Amino acid sequence: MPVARPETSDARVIVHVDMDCFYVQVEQRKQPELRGLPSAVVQYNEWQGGGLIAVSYEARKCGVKRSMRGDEAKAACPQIQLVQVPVARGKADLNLYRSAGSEVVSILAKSGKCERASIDEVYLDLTDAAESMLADAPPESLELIDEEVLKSHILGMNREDGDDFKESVRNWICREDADRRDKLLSCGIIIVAELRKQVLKETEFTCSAGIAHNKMLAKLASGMNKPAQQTVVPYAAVQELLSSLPIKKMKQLGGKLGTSLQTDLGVDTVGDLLQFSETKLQEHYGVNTGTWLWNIARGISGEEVQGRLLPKSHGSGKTFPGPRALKSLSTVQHWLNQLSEELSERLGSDLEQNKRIASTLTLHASAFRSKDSDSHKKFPSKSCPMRYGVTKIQEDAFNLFQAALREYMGSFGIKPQGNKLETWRITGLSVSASKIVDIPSGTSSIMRYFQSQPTVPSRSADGCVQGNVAMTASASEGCSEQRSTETQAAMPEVDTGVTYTLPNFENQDKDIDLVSEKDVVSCPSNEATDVSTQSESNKGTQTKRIGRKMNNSKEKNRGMPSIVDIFKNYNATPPSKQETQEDSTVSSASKRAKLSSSSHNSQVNQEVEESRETDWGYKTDEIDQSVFDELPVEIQRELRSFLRTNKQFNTGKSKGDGSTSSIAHYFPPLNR
DNA sequence: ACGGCTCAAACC
DNA sequence: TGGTTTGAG
Repeated sequence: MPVARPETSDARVIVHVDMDCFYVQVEQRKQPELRGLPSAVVQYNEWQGGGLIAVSYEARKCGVKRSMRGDEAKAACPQIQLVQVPVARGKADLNLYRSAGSEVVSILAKSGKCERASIDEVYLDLTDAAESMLADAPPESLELIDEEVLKSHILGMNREDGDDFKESVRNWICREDADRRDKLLSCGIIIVAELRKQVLKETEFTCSAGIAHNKMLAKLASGMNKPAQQTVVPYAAVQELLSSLPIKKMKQLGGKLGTSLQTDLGVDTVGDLLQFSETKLQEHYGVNTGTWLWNIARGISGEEVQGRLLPKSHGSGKTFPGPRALKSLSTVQHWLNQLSEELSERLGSDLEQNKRIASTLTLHASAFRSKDSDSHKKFPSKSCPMRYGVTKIQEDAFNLFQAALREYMGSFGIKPQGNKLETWRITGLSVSASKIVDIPSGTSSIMRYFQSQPTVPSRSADGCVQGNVAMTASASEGCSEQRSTETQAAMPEVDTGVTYTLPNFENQDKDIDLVSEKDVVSCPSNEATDVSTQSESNKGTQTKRIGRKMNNSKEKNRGMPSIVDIFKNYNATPPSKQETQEDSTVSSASKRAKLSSSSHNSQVNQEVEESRETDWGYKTDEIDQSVFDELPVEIQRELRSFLRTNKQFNTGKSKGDGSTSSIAHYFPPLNR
């Protein structure tokens, strides 16, 4: 739960931008014939017409609702146009929508601190811009006010008799006797109207926006008048707005906590919360949540807009409901391969576009066992250090799965023998990559090293699982004594043509050795290597091998910094700069923010504080030798020189300054 | 054991 | 920490 700021006077200008039925709009842009028609986006139309994930406003008027099935939608609204989500590798592919969302973000991010809250939602902190406008060209000085501004909804606004709506809005915005906070909001209104027009012009997407003094209120407001409108919450309107607002409408209270408030405390509206003392709420829900509740009842929320334009993790998953549940290890492996492919591809794009690498791979699965009481026990998640390259991700994911499966079965008291009819089913699989850090600029060979790991499998190896599933140092730890027969027995193969071979644990050491050598080594020393060519020939690469032999699986990485740890540390710069590429000047507002709020990046900040800001960089000799040894010598050299010089430009994120374009020259795009 | 697929964050 | 849980769109 976000820690609320005790401050009562919050003069920030916070905006929540929400795209209108976003997926539909994306499809309508692609297929303009659909514009204005009742339409919806569905995924997987095999079963009952597929599930709706976005519904146009025309279709909503016909009574079509999200979370209807395609067939129901057709019944409710026969003229409805159903568009399918693209499918790749047998699963829904959301990349189209993701990149459309990025288009929007990159426009909005120019206006102030920007947080990408979801694929189609953004928070903005426009305090600085609003203050500037108020100083330079306050609304009351403007003779012409844009039409879009005049269409704004202002909560609690007194509509004077005789005036039409737009006149009232104009008067409110331009009135000179307004509170300073209202004047800031007025500036926000004008700026946001302009931003929304710009988004429409450059992306063809409409959006709605809420403008208020904090995120909570802005979010509430953005949903009040849709589509393509904006709503403002002046300070004076807060109490009335909240007093009658159903408690479950509040963000974070839509789930169990909200239900508990209703049933345990008899709280139905946010206003009802006002009766309870802070300590009372803390008794029920703990100190943090209690204080948070006490504050939001009063419209107080100190949550900062995070300066973050990019996601902190990437995931690829699929569910296998009911009869489709996976019954064999080989089908699990098949799907993990598909999911890993997608993940790898997205990691490749992230590396290419944002120069970031992920450092942790996590596998999630859900399982059940039919005909048993304890049937739905949690299937454990497992993670391991991230290695780049499709096949490595596939191997690691599969090994993680097997480790988790063993643990899962163990918790039931497994029967190593047969039991073929006691069937386990896998109903969901997902792989995700997290702990993503920036790669510092000026380390081109490091970049190339990661890019040299193919993100998609070469044609020849595509689809089929090749011979032996090699154990890897990263994912096989912790299940080293696993017997293959156990796994085999628990997940008998039944239903696919895909063949696989179980990991050969006997020769584990050899396998690791082979894999790690082949994998670690392949970094071309010449500069003009085409990435695609390189990927194809990856296997046969005649690279000289460098690096430590990892022929002992017990030799763990624990305690030794890895290459990504170095980047992580590099990224943990003193909090003088926001995480976006924005070149924002440090404003009085952000100074204020720093003083009064405890940052969410506490761990990062702590590290920084402990190691002192002036001394945050690694010294070369502080890095474990084995870290270097893992890498091709060329990278070792570059890394060394990077570490030597980075203190001179330790302002944090690699700054643009023209080096960006030369970087782009160094890194040709991957082929898909 | 159908809403599928993502994400973030708190918690322990 | 990693893993779990919750909540959101």
